[in-house]
Amino acid sequence: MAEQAETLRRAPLSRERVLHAAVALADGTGIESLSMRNLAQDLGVVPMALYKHVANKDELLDGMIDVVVGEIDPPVPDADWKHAVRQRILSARRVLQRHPWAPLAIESRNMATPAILAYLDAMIGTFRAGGFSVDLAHHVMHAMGSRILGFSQELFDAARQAGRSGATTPDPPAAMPPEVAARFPHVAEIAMAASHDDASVLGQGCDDQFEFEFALDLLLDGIERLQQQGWTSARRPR
Amino acid sequence: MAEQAETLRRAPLSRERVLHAAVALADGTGIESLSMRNLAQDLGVVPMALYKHVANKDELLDGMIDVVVGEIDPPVPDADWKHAVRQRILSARRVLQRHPWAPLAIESRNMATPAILAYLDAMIGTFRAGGFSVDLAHHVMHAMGSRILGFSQELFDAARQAGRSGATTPDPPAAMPPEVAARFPHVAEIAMAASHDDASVLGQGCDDQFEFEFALDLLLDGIERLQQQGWTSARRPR
DNA sequence: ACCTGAACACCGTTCAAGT
DNA sequence: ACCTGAACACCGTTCAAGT
Repeated sequence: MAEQAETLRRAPLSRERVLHAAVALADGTGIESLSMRNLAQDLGVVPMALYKHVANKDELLDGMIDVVVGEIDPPVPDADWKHAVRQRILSARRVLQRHPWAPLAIESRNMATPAILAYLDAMIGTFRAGGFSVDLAHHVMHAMGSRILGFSQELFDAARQAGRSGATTPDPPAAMPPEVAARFPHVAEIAMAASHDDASVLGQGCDDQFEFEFALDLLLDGIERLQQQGWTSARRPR
Repeated sequence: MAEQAETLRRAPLSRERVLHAAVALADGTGIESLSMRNLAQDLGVVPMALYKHVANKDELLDGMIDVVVGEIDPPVPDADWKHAVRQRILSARRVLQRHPWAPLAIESRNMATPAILAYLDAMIGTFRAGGFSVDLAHHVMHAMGSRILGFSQELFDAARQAGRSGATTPDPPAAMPPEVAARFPHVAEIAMAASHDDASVLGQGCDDQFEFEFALDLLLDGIERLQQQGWTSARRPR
């Protein structure tokens, strides 16, 4: 591996190499430890050398986002819009599980990169091909929101923070102390039921994949119903 | 106002004052310009003085989050769970519009503060009182995710970044250049339709409140249907 | 012309010196 | 015992000096 490091150091720096090293660094030790200085050190290069391939740190983040989005499977050709959308979103989710820092990075950048625009464009295209009006497709895209890129949208997402400590597995769940359970009885009731199933507690006892698909199907079923009813927006003119 | 600043400086420092000054600073100039040093300066105090009321910056953020969550209206007493949930979430949304930095702060902290736990507990209680099983209430809470706190969950949320530049109104939208429209025809089609309605472009031409309620009602209607059907989880035992 | 070390203007937080 | 200035270990980025 010293040899590999040597090879990496020897290879000429390029935007491509910078971006992939940055993604690897964020995957490995968390986004909060991604600094221009750390990245340069990983690449065996002086910090200022990065600035020839990347204008600044924001542009680095944009590039990293495009690398991640580029890993999402292409759309499956399918006559059934629902299946096509479902498959692509589940693929996006698998990609995000490899890059748990990506959702927060995407949200904090708040600018559509070319790769994200291409992804959204294809998704809208799938709805339109499935017979959706421009109007309905528009609102449906808003309603799915970040879930369309595979975001879990959980308030507290253990996976997202996994990279924080550099650990691959999240901390073993701290059992809910009795006085907390007394103050929040409904939360405790759910945590208890979940831990009964899985010998764990809230957030840990939940099957992330089940929860994601439950929410996704709830949305897709609702959307299908609107489309079949020939929904049109009843926006008040102004 | 020099007088007011003087009064503020004279008042003894307290955790309460520190937190409210931090919220005001984040509201005014954006969360990225909230530093311990800037906050101390606003309070007319030396930076180290803050550390007697707040252990560190993470705890400051937790406290700020609790201030914001505390501004959400209490649950309306209502026999109809759907109306009660809807009203409380719309109240949460109004609060977040006053504090556009809060969603990102909450997501980046990834720890339930007492105020958030109390909010979630009350929400679960509303579902349970409406006849939901523990099981269904659990999955429904996951499916709503961060929307339950009024998050728009939009991929690109103009409001969230509004505090960035300190401007109250977002930048006037840059019109989509023709070559971008050609590369992303479906996005362009939607942007065109939206701008036809509102003389604006994608993201700007959308009625945020309409999109939020559209998504919320899509979820609530789907949830109501599950509850009426007596849905139970078909989780495979292991 | 290109590259890069030093410097600048920041951070959060520690710590020891001052009262 | 409390308070706080200086210091430490970081940032992203500028800029001028070196090749």
